[in-house]
Amino acid sequence: MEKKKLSRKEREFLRHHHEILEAALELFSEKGFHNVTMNEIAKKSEFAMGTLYKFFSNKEDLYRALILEKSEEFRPALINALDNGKDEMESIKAYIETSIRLFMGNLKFIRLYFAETRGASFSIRAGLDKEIKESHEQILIKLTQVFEGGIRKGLFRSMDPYLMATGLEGFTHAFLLQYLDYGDKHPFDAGTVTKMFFKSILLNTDVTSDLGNSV
Amino acid sequence: MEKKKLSRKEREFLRHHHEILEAALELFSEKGFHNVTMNEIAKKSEFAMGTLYKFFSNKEDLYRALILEKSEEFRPALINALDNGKDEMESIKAYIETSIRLFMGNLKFIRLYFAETRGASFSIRAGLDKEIKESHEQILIKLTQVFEGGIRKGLFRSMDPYLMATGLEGFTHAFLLQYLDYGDKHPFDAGTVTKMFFKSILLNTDVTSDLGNSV
Amino acid sequence: MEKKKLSRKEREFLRHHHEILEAALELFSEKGFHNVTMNEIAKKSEFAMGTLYKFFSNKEDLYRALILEKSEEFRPALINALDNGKDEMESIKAYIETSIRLFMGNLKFIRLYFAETRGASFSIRAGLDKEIKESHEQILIKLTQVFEGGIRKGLFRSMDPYLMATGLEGFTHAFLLQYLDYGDKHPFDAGTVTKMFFKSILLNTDVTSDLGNSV
Amino acid sequence: MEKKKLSRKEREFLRHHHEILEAALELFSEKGFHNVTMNEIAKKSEFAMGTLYKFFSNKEDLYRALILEKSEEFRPALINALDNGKDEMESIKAYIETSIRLFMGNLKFIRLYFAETRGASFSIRAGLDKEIKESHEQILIKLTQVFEGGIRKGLFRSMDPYLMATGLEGFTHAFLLQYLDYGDKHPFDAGTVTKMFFKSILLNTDVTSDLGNSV
DNA sequence: GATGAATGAGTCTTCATTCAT
DNA sequence: AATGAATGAAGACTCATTCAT
Repeated sequence: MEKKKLSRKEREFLRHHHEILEAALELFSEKGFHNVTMNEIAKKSEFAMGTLYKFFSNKEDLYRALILEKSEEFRPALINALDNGKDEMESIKAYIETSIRLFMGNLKFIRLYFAETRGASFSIRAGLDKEIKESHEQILIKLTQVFEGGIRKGLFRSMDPYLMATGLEGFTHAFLLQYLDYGDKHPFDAGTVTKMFFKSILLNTDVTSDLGNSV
Repeated sequence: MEKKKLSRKEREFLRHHHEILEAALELFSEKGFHNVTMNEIAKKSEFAMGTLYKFFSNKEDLYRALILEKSEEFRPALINALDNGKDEMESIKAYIETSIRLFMGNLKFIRLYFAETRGASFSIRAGLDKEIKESHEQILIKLTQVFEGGIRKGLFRSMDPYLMATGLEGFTHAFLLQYLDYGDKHPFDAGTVTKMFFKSILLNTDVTSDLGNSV
Repeated sequence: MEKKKLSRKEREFLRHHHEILEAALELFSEKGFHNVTMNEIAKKSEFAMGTLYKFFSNKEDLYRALILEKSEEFRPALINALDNGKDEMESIKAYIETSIRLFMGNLKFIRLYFAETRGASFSIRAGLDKEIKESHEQILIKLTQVFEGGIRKGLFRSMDPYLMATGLEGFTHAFLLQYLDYGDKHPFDAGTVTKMFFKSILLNTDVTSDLGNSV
Repeated sequence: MEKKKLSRKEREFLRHHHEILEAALELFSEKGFHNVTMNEIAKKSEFAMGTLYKFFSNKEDLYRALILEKSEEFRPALINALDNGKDEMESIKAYIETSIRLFMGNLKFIRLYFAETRGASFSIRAGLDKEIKESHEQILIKLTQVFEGGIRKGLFRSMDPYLMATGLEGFTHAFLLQYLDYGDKHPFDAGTVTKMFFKSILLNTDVTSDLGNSV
């Protein structure tokens, strides 16, 4: 709001900034941080190499900006989903729906995001990813709180809510990753995830009890 | 079998081969493929750089060998677990147990393994990871078959068994990754994973039905 | 002379020209030619980079103009001092006084000037400094002529007058350079330089003769 | 002493180290720090660029090593000359002789040395030259002490001995620099410098007294 | 097989200079 | 004249790989 106040210069700046990130995303998502050169980004974004450095102080900074820009776009949407459900179950359903919708709309970004938020990010100099991980951690904490609430209300089985949050994330991301590899060969939607996560996979209660009541 | 036939030379070769991979694992798991130099590996393994090239034709090859060596160690154990359960439920329980046991005993390796088997591996030149992914894929297929069997027998709820396999993997790995970051802050064991995956997280059946019976 | 004929535009031009050189001097004297960017000069002079190129065709040219502008300011004053003494001794005394006065009033410039006039100027592309050196050489020749005259008149001891001129310059500049580093810790004035240069440093004539009469 | 104990490897290392510095000296003395590329040094020294970095951690370091190596070679010789004169006059004569001999034998180096020890060294990042300046300062202090001794003994006219030292240096260096430009056009030797510095340039004592007795 | 000094192609990054506005 | 965003050539530095010993 007040977007109208941007001068032509400012609008151009933002457009160029965005174009560079867009080109970089394409390349990074395909080849990873270390297998992309600044030259390639320059070529793809149709700017001169020097221009990239007007926008980002170095390659690392460009990469970080790329990840953070999208992350910061995701976070409010996910937090919002968790905040506005009429109960914990609804919140989590909304969260899953939002997750899937966001990621499906940002397929190129998803591999990078998962790499950065889930362990396996050696992309860059140690410590760079902290910022990104922390951004993700905030979401995970919120999700944990919702599980906690659900447990207190007797809605969910009593287990470590952080594990539940972590598990749900791993679960959802696994589905999305297989989508990247196989497309619609194994179709799923938020409902699929929700059911598989929340409802018993087992049909026979006897076996269920066999898993132990000592929970 | 036939181990006795190895000559001293051959035994030395194998020992050196292993020592190099061990040093490399330490470094790669800590800093990632691109942030480790052959020189560092030489130093850590206490061999000369040239020697590394006697064992591995290049850095990529060394890395691949490292991942595959461990993967090949995991695969039979996991396949075996899936093969020998007295029913599908038991097979999967054994699989989870084995997974956790294997990874807990190879913590340094786990980040690399997940990075390579789960999408986010740009570690190296495109295509290198295929071999590794395929190795993992075999396990996933076996796991899918077990789920399939369970569904046929009416043991498990009817869903896409590949998704079930993928989901279980994502689930398990999520737990292991959080262990890497937080250690025993959120303790879990095979039982925790199994219960959380198989038993309903919901306590109230009414809500459960709300998730839809149209499964 | 004829300054009144300058139009407003011309006066502005000269003022801007001067402002740029002033900013450049500040920066060059502090960091040297290669460690100053055109951007910095633009910022400091509060002109746009493009504007600098309206005044000077390139960085080198700007630098040369800077050195020459001041040099050209120095030369007439020094030549004048040498021309107007009632005898050679007075001329040289006046020259030293003028040197010290000029440099003391242009401390920022002095390092650059010495660097350019005394050998050690690799500031820029080979050959650029010729112009500057030649300007300085004119002064040195004049000084040499004065020494020559003094020798002919039997005023000064008979030695190579060019060496005398060179030596006096080195002498004077050494004092000024130490002033740059230590300020008034070792105070001196034109009288100090003159006495140290012209009067015998030795008190004992016997030792003096020991230095050889075969001069 | 014990030079024989150097292994072939060590001898090769030292030879290569020296060859690189030799090539670098040639280039730096001709074009200055900023106008020489590592590539040029590599070419001239007949090593690959990477090899230079085995010996010196960066361009700056190579340059510093070059200056310091020679400086450290000069210092003991100069200090020694000052230490072993039978009186102050002899010490200084020896110092001048040694200076001239050293520099005449290291003509390529001399411009760099003067640039670094006398003010005008913007060669490199600020502060790098401190080390070099300090090395030179030690000599200057020693020289100052000799002048001081000479003054106390009534050998020299009473003036600030640091200025005398500084002046003598400026004087000597001026002669050497003109030699670089003009060669033997204005021949001089240690005797010339000594006489010009110590003996009165003036022949007429009346004029001498005119310079002021208030010294 | 073992060694590690030497190699040089490949990258990031800087900065003088241009030019459309 | 003034502007400053864009340009891209140039240069420092790294590191996988080789090869003479």
